[in-house]
This record gives sequence, C-alpha cells and structure tokens, in this order.
Amino acid sequence: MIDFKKEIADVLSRKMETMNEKEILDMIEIPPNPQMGDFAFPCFKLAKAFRKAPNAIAQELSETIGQSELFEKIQNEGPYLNFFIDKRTYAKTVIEDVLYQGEKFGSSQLGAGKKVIVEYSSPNIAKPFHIGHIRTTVIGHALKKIHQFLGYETISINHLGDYGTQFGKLIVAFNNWGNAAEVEAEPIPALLKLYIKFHEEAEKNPTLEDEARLWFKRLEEGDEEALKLWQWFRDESLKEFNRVYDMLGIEFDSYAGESFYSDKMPRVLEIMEKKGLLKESKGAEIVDLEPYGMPPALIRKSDGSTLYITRDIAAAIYRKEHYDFYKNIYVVGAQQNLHFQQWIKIIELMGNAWAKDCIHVPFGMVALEEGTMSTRKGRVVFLEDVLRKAVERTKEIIAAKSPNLEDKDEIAKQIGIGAVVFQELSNSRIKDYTFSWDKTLTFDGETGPYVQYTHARASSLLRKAEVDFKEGADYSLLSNEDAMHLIRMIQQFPSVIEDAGRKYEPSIITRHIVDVAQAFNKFYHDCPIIVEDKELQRARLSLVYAAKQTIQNGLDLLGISAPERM
RNA sequence: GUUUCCGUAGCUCAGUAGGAUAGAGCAACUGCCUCCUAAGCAGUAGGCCGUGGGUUCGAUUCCCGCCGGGAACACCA
Repeated sequence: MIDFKKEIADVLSRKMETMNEKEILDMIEIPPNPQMGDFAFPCFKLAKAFRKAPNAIAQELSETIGQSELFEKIQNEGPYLNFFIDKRTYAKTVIEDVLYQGEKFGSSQLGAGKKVIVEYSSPNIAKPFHIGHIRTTVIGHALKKIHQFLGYETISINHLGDYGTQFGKLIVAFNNWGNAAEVEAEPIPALLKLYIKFHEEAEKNPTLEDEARLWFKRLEEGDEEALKLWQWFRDESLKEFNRVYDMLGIEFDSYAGESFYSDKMPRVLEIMEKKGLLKESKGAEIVDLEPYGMPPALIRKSDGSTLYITRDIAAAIYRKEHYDFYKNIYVVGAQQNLHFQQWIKIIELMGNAWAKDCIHVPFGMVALEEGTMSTRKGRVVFLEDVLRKAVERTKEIIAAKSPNLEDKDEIAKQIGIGAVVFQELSNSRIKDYTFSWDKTLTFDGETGPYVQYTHARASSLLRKAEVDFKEGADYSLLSNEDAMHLIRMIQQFPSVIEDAGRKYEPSIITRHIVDVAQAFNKFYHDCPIIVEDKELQRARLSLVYAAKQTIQNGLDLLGISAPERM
C-alpha cells in the first residue's frame, strides 16, 4: 500500500532541507474534519527556524509544491498545509491492500525475531474464577494476539496462584472441617467454603494463622501429606478454570505458576546476598529501597519461608534465561503497582540491565454495585455465570429477531460471550468500573453485538454479490463522502494496531472498529450496494469486503468471533 | 501520613508524545422498515474539559498547588 504520510513527508523534505524526513513524518497529522483535507502539516514549529509566520510558511509551501497525481490538491489554511489525496487513488490503495492481505490486513513485521512474554489471568487455585479475573484474562489475551499480529513471537503464561500461605490455610481448614466427598463433588465452592470458614475461625482463634504458616512451610519443604493435598486442590481447580478458558477461546503456552519457582528461590537469595542487597530487620530479610523512594521489600519471612515478591524475582530471572525475552509483560491489577516497582528495581539492583524490559500493564478495579468484591466474604459474581447469562440473553434476542437463523446456539455463544469481552475491552485499562448486569446485557450502541451485527450485514451483502468484486473495480465510483469516510477509517486500521501494541491498550482497537462499523452502517444506509449498475455494484462491494475484513481482523485481535449471520 | 492513579455532556466513556469548531454511546424528545439484516440510520437537546496558578504563539493535553474519589504502603497474594 502507498504510505500516504511517507509520500507527503517525502515531498516536504525536498522543500525543506533543514529537516529530515523522520521529523516531518512525526509532525503530519489527520485534520479534525475531512473537509480540511486527508492529512495536514502544521507549520508552527518552523516559524523560528524560518523566521517567518507559520501562515506565511504554509502559504509558500502550498505555492511551491508542484501538483502530482497523488494529490487532488494541496492548500494552506492558516498555519496548516492541507493535503487532499486523490480520491480514486486513496480508495484503490486502501481497498486493494485489504484485498491482497485479507486476514493479514493490519499486521506488520515490526517485532520479527523478537520474543515477548505475556503473563495474564493467573487465578488463585481453590478460589472461584470471578468477574474480577476477566480483565487480566481478556486484556492479556488481546495483547498476546496484538503482538503476534505485529510480528512478535509470543509466549503466554498463566502464572497460577498455586503456592503461598493460603495453601497452609486451606490444609488447616480441610483437616479441621473438610470432607473429601464434598470437595470431589464441587471443588471450588467446597474449597471456597473452607477458605471462608478459616477466616471466620481465625478471627476468634489467631493461632490458626500460625498453624497455616507452618503447613505452608511444610509444603515448601516437600512434606508428603501437604504435597498430596496441594496437588489435589490444584488439579480440581484447573478443571474448573479450563471450562471458562474454553468458553473464551483462550489457551496458554505455559501454566508455570508460583509453585514452579519454589526450587528456584535459593539461588536468587544467594545472588541478592552476594550483591549485599539483603538486610536483616525484625527477624526477617528485606531489601532497603528507601534511596528509590519506596518502602522496603520483604524478601524472606522470619520463619525462613519466602514471599510472593521473591517468587516473582525468581520467575523473571528464569524467564530471561529460558526464553531470552525482548519484553516480559505482566497484565496485573493496578493495586500491585508498588509490588512491581519494587521487584523490578530489585532485579535492576541485582545487576540485570534487562529489568527495564519487564513491563507491568496495570488495570483498574472491578467493583460490584453492592461494594468491593470479596472472596472471603463470599461477595462475588462468577465469570461463568456472567458468560452464561449473556448467552441466554442473546438466545432471547435471536428468538425475537432472527427466529429462522441456523446454528442458533453456536451464534448465541459467539455473540453473548463476545458482548462481555468487548465491553471489557472498550474502556481504558486503567479505569475502575462497577459491574452491572444491565450494562453487560445491553446490546445496543457501542457494543460487541453492534460490531458483529455490522459484520454480519456486510457478510450478507457479499453472499448476495452478483459480480466479482475482487478485481478491476472502478474506484472513482467511491468518491462520495460516506464511502470516503469508511475508506479513511479502514486506512487507519494498521496504525491503530501499532498504537494499541505500543501502549498495551486493546481498547484502542475496540474503539476503532466501532468507528469502522459506524462508518459502514452510514454507507450501508445511504448507498445501496446490490444495484443494477454492475460497475457501481462491483466498486461498492469491494468496499464492503474491505470493511468486513477490517472488522473481522479487529475482532479477532480482541479474541471475539465474527459471525457471518446473526 | 507517604506514594500513586483517576476527575471531560444527566449517566458510561473517547480524545491529550501541546495544535484548527472538544466527540461517541446510553437515557430524553422527533423522524425512517412496500427498500441489500431496524442488534440499524438521521435529527433535537445536553459542556467555565474538578479548581487556581505557571510554561507556551497555542493547554482538556505538560508542570505546581488545592478540592473530590480509588488504590498501595513488612512477615497475604
């Protein structure tokens, strides 16, 4: 595809020898209104160097740049130099690019030869998979797909919370009040009940906490009874998690959780020791981070056992040695900002220059209308319930609107689950939000079903096509504003993907495919596609195809299906 | 208390590596299915971009203060 920005930068750089093409390229922007042009070059920054008013510079440039086939016109408006791309060229370039690339449209080789680790989801064993887990799960999955699309090799890791004092608690609870049959029958609810019970009892009897710590220490030392229970809890929990992952269409390359690193800790402690990082404090060992404006990091408890942070350090070192990553990305809630700052700093202090390649991608909290979610208090909304209800709701709508649809159940699944995922990926990661059934089950406006519906509409048109639109369309027939607006949206898709990757922000893609869908629906509404005039039909269908493919590629990156009918 | 994030239309949110008139969706009101899927399209209404300074030719965007809200801050993860 012709890179319009680059062409413009090329033209401009020949006129201004003091600036290199890269600088110019970065200055080129898209005007707020298409009537102002397709691309704009603001001249403010040149004022000093040229000792002239920006307006005058823009005017001079507009007069000296010769016409070419690429541009319909180049004109200045105040301090801006506005470029109008020849409409036929614009349409042809964009549509043919999509035709040629298909499912690859928007992809790049930016990350070729580089390996990126994405850690996400990471639920705690023996605890329910609730609505609070959806963010890390779907954001992480999207980031993995985005990086793949940008040419990176990716490794997805589900860093299971399968270790820690919580297992001591569970063992204590199971031994005191547990019942094997109950756990076999309904593992997570039974284990959750035990967990809640433990906390209730521990409030009355604090020695239970010590007992739990002792059991965890035994587990760390390889005690047989502890290990057996732990393995059992883990297996049963994973079965349940996989049910949700199946619904979401998510798989991981590795399930190496916290326990995986349990034997890699001593070496890490040794290095820290050697570097003189460890300090004794109140019987425990810490790293003093005061010089870096952070509270101290507790590395080893007074009873000798390790903590979360030690395991994260060990995990990062292991991953560097094992995968030699270009980037090591963690999709973990913003509550853990300090934790990440601390351990990444410690990695750096241990002498690892790659510490800067460990990237925490934080996101905001999910609350319920009745308050913060709390597993201990049993105040949770299960993710599986949310997904199931969304599918049920979709079935009702299909029954009302498309009673003759084939494969109703499969499509309802695609739409219902897609709606939940889409909503999750529509807002900036960092914002907190309150879960609401109402909002989750609404399918109008800027929602997943809206975008999927648009895709289905486009697909329907392509099925009805009476001409071969894949070749030789007369793109000058697409010069009306509705068509051009849609073409511009499609043109922006590749740079949107890059932006989303650079910012670790899938919502940029979500937002953009809504824009594409809106532009398509307007075009659809105003311009009949299957018309008598076969040349016009061919041209319009080619644009329908490009829009459909763009939406499909966008949805795919978000981990959402694009049904052909609905 | 310290650190950190957030504050844009009634509600939910875009927009900001400084740039032209701040945009959607929902809710409200009004139109459009003898016409390719109305899960749609169009229109009306709705804004001191929390607030006060500063930097700049230019600030919703950057810096500082204040107000309001969230989160984190040693033997949990």
